[in-house]
Amino acid sequence: MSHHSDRKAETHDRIVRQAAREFRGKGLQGIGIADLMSKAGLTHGGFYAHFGGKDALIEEAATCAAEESIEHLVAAAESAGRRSPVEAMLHYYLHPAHRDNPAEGCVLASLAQEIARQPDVVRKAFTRSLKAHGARLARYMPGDSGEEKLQQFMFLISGMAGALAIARAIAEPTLSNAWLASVRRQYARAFRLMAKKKVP
Amino acid sequence: MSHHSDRKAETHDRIVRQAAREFRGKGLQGIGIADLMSKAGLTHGGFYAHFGGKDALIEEAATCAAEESIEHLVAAAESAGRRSPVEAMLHYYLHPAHRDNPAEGCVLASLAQEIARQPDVVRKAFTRSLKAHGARLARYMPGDSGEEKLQQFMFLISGMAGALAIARAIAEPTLSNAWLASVRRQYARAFRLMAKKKVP
DNA sequence: TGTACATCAGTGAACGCGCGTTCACTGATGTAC
DNA sequence: TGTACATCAGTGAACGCGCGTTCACTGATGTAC
Repeated sequence: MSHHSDRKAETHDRIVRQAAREFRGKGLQGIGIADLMSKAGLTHGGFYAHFGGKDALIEEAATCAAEESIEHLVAAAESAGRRSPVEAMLHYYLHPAHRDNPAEGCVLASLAQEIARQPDVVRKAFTRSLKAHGARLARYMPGDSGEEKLQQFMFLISGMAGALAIARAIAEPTLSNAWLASVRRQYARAFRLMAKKKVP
Repeated sequence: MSHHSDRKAETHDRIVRQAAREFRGKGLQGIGIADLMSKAGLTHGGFYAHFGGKDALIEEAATCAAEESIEHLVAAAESAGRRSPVEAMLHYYLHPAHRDNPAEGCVLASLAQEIARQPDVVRKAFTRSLKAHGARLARYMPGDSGEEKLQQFMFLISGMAGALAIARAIAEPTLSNAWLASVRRQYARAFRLMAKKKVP
């Protein structure tokens, strides 16, 4: 019994992690159950022993993808060195390498718009992740209160996710790079100014 | 001949405008040719007399949607009154009414992530629109040079589009509203500070 | 002005493919005696 | 320790539906004489 369910739990996890990658890379509708299972080294038939349906997988995969996304940002903030955590996050996030590797990148930049059209279970799971991880990342933000830090986080992540999504849609590499660099520069400037000035 | 092609051009336009709405509301893969044509008062068979395929329609619809999106922002900036144009745009864009009506809202907030995964023709068309409309909107931005204004525009539109997409994905109305309000507030603050301070 | 004909925008049945889902099964793993 | 049996994760054929696409057609609009 115990070995049976251990194996199953491992497989379940492997499918979810693979899905978290593929969905970010190709979109929720861009990859099917059969392809996904085969990427996880399985056949499609076994899928329904693990999940109620594609929606249930999306729900778990979105949560998993959110966790991975946040880890990268935390890692960037923690290894900021001389830079401020915010500048380190900007450097990691608004980088061509992140733009060119959506499968391992931030879920907000690749799936937020599709998640907005998903059933409530999915949006609820997304909301839970966002709250949990938002609180965790807000710690690295400037600001006098927790509320202030949280607002700064929303401000920063919105712009970074938007800029990355737009940079991915732009067909000209030069403009795409310039977009990332410009937004990064303006955010750095804005945060520098806001740090000096008290909140009105 | 002339009447024939006038009628056809009108129909063509009606399909494109309807598609621009439906795609923004339901996603590029969220609505099919048959439903789209029926929403335009036609049957699906006639579709291929107007477009080479769904991709070709997406290309035209994306361009059309971008134009509509920009018109709203220009209108907001033009009727700013006592407020600055930037504050007027923030007010229009990061508003629950905009969040709740994606079909008539900004294409960046509803489709950028899907467009990023489309064939090159679509991404090229998107890029052209973005450049044209970006230059037009940059005029309302603060800054000493055209380049500076353009950078401010990228900064602003990225964050507004990202925030709106995230607010749409959030399942809790209270948090969703708070997200919009916070980002709007931080942007207003950032632009106020940047206007006072010279560029380093 | 009126009639016969040509054009062509739009129709609707049909096709084929992909994808989510179901289900009877298999064979490896673990248990009972 | 060894043999017979039970469990169950994973298999793969099959189903049905939706959707993009094709095509022979129709009937309204415009042209020729």
